[in-house]
Amino acid sequence: MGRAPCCDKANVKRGPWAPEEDAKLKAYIEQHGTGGNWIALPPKIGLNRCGKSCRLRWLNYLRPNIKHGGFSEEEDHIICSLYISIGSRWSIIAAQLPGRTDNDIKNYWNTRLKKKLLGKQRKDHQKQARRGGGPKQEGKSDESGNLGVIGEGGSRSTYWPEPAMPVYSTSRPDHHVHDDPASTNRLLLMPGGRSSNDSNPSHQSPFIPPSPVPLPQLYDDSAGLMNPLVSNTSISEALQGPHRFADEIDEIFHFNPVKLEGLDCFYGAGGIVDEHHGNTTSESMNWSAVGPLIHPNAVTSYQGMQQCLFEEPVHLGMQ
DNA sequence: AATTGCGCCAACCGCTACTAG
DNA sequence: GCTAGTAGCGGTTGGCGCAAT
Repeated sequence: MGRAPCCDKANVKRGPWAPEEDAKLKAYIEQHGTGGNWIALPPKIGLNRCGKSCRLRWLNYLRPNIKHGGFSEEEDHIICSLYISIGSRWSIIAAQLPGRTDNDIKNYWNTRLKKKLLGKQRKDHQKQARRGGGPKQEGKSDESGNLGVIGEGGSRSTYWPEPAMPVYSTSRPDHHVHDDPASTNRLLLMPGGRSSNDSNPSHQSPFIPPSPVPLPQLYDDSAGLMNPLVSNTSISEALQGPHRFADEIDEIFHFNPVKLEGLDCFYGAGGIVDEHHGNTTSESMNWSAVGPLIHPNAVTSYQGMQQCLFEEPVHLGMQ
């Protein structure tokens, strides 16, 4: 037996909002606030809308200081940095961009940023392949020069450990953080995060970066997690997590052969041949020893993305 | 001029988390 | 501790407008 629906779907208006509806909702909320109960709001205003719909309309469109479109390069930086770090946590990402809504950012990522990234990556990869300096090209290339998926069937190069790499708590190497609800909870310790116990609004997220975010600096081996958001769990979940982020980001970045200066330890000299696929990987590195460090693919991917999107080298300054 | 394809974005849906009784 | 109601989130869909054919 399911829960009762929040409204009678047959009898509420759906679809685009009329200007009069917008005006009614805006006027009421500006005067009285939401009253903490969206479901009760529409009848009060005389709107034949679902409370959820009113909430969405207010948050995404009517709320003061909402910005639409025209994302700046800096915003691109932040969105990409955060996506790399935490995946599709749009509400958290939106919290770092004043005036932007999660819906806006989600749409922007899905429709533009992701494509921008993919298109550029493929172009660069193609260029490199032509020079003969890049990884051996095994994918198909169509007439227009677009690369197909490289090495479909297991030959593509990936730094992805498989299966899921073990993730350990920094302070307790024996402790598998996936089993630790507190670790998972730390993921959400962000302004606006629903699990946040910190109601102090002055607790500004450490995530507002000098753009771009130097990802590896988010970790402090001695003190454990510097940034509660980017816990080992989050890296693991973001990269391998429930939304197939790993696959997506892997697809985006497997075209990018760039590695980071000073991070050779992640890859080994020249990489390690993957027994299963014959690929060069970092699979056999000791992840439990590296524990607090960021997943190498994310690091590689991050710099690749910076180059790809913004065409400027980014030195992550990792010692 | 008509049709088709595609990109963009607002809105919806379904689920989980939270909270009050 | 349990249950029901609500808020919030992220994924998905549908419609509109523009460009290509």
